[in-house]
This record gives sequence, structure tokens and C-alpha cells, in this order.
Amino acid sequence: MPRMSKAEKQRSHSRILDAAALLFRENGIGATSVSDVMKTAGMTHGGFYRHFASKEDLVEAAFSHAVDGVVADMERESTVEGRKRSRQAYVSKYLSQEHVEDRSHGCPLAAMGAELARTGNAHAQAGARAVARMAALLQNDPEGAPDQGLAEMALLLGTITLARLADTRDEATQTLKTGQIAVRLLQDHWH
Amino acid sequence: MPRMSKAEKQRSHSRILDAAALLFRENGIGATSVSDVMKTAGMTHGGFYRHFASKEDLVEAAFSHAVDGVVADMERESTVEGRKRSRQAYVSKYLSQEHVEDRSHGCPLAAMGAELARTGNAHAQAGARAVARMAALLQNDPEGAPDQGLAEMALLLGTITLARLADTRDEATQTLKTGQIAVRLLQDHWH
DNA sequence: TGTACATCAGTGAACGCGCGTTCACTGATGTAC
DNA sequence: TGTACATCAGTGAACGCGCGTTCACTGATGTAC
Repeated sequence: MPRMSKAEKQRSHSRILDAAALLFRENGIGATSVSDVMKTAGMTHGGFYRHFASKEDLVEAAFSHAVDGVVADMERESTVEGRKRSRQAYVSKYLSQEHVEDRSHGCPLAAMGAELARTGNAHAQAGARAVARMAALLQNDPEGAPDQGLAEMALLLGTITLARLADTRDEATQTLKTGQIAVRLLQDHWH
Repeated sequence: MPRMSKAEKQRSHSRILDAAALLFRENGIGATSVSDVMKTAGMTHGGFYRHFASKEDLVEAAFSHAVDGVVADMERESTVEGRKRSRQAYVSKYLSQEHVEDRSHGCPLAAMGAELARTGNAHAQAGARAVARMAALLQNDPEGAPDQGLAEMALLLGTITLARLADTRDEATQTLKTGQIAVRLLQDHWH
């Protein structure tokens, strides 16, 4: 059957990236094998190294790809609604029961952040860039105090992590509600 | 050389638990092998199953052990200083550069939370209990709104995670400062 | 435009390796008399 | 209290397994003439 065309290789590349961004968030980096990723992308494991030099290489690319997806999601909503409303919508979506339950399409920082931070300087830049991009989305006023978005990001990240640790759905819902109150408080009283 | 006395077995058990609580936080659960733990505890891997039924069993025990350690730390400070002051000291310690850099003795939720949440119902109870215990430590007023401690816990957890993702020390320091401001804000304006 | 040939995307077997777990073994500990 | 024996904490070799990575191979694609 091989060889595929250049266009088809690019489509394969995208499928691998999508699969990795999904599985790394769902099951973690360490618990996801190259073979798992390639199977989900609809191929066998051997072809992987025509696309990436190593699993480490894929981790970095898939993480950035996942961040791109989340940011694009937010920016799509931004064009439709006003800036303030779109940020409120983003917070609501972030602190939702769906986000608690579906890690695979959710926040890459919540899903892979701790694991990424452990690899030391290898992914440091990618991690820091992701934090900056997502915090910027939450900034109340682009002219105002620049750290309110970062504090809000921390609160969202912490809340979803705690909600995912709850052992009942009711407890998770309560955690989300608490997070929503805290976010509003931060938005209203920052400087 | 074997067999050891009962008292010595108990000491071995403690050493395994200490080593696991350290290594799981430092390198993650998946990246830490039973052999690593036993080596750090000063033994060979074979003896492990005289103490725990499986690695999963150890994960739960070590996590709870780590939480016990952190809570004990806090309660020790509580007796010396006043209640309000000791909470402030706890927040300062949590949002310190040392905590960013030394995962192995730090917050078990920040280090293992995401990985623990993934294992589904297996560790759900241990995770939820840890959240409740640590949130209670942060409660401003035991009589007041019960969720302020939970919101504060989320903020601390998120802030340390973001600080660990920063690629320079200065950026981490800035993240910690932002977190401290947000915590004060939450404490002052909650209900 | 048609032909001859080099390229290379994807396959699937194979590699060395470390994992979690098991097991025969050891000899000091704990116990029964 | 002393002796005989069962227990069992810890050792280190061994197990089956899945990992990341390599490689010979295939045959359609892309290219040179």
C-alpha cells in the first residue's frame, strides 16, 4: 500500500497529533504508549518515526497542539460575543461538570501540567508559553493589572483538579460552585 | 541475616512508606518503580510483598502518609502560634520558592493529584479525604462559610502548579507573589 | 507526455530493557513444651 | 529456664509483558529525461 502522497502524510501527521493530545490528557503521558497513539491515529507503531524523532518530541508537539486547540476555542467565542461576556463563558465552560469528566478535550495544564513540570528544562518553554497564553485569555482589562489573569488561571486550574479528586458527583459540583464564587470575587476586587 | 524481629519489620515498613511518599512526589507514581522505593528504603525489591499487596496498595498508603505529614506539620505550628497567624505561616510556606523546587516534601495534591484522579474510583476516597483535610486547615473561621478554605486550597494548588511550569526563577517568584495577593483577597472578601 | 528509477510513508517482526510480581531459599525470631 | 521447631522478613534469580526504538521490506509517489 505505501508509499502515501505528501498530502496524505500531512493528514497522518495531524491524526497522530490529535490522538496524542487526546490520550496524553486522558491517561497521562507515562501511561500512554507510542503504540496507543498510533493505533488511535489508525496506523501501526513502526511509522511513528517518519513523523517524530522520539516520544519526547511528540509530547512537546502534542501539548502545544492541545493548547492551540483550547486557545482557538476561546478566540472563536471572542469574535461572536463581547470580550467580557466571552471570558465569562470561558470560565463557565472551564468550571463545568463536563470538563471535570472529559479530560481528553479539556485544559492541557490541568491534565499534563504536573507531569510536564517534572521533566525539568526539557519542556519548560512550552509550559511557560502555555501558561502565558491561557492567562492572557482571562485578563479582565488588557491595560489593567497584568496578574489578575494569572491568579484566575491558578484558581481555575486548582478548582478543576480538586473537583476531579472528589469521590461523588455532588461533591465535585460543590467544588465547582465554590470556584465560580471565588473567580467572581477575584474579578471584582482585583486592585 | 533474616529473619528480622517484629519491631524491625515495623521500622522497615515506615522506611518504605517514607521512601514512597518522597519518590512518588518527586518523580510521579508511574515513573517510580517498586525497586526504586525499596532501594531508597535500604532493601531489595523482593521483600516488598511482605509489606504491601501491590504497588497500587502502596500508592494509596504512601499518599495518605504524605498527607498525614503535611497536616501534622501544620498542626505543630498551630499549637505554638495563634490560629490566624499559623494559617498565614502555612500559606507563606506553601507559596515559597522552596516549595516550588522541592516537590518531594511538598503538597501531595500538587505532586500526585492529577495522576491520582486518573485512576478513577480506586483512590477516590483517599483523594477526597486529603482535599477535605487540607481545606479545613485553611478555613478562616470554623463557624463561617465552609467553602472559603476549599477555594483557598484550589488557589494554592493552582499557583504552585503554575510556578513549577515557569521556565525562569523570576517568573516563578512573580507567580507566587500573584498567588499571595489573590489569597489575601479571598480571605478578606469572602462573604 | 511517457518511461525509468529513486524516494520514502507505512508495515510488522525484532531488539534490549525495566517493569510488577513470584518463588525457592536463608537463618534469626518467636513459640510450645 | 532450656530446647526443638515452626514461622516469616528479607534476598536475589526468574517469570511474562509491554515499552521505546530499529530495521528490512513493500509499493505507490515524485522526479529526471
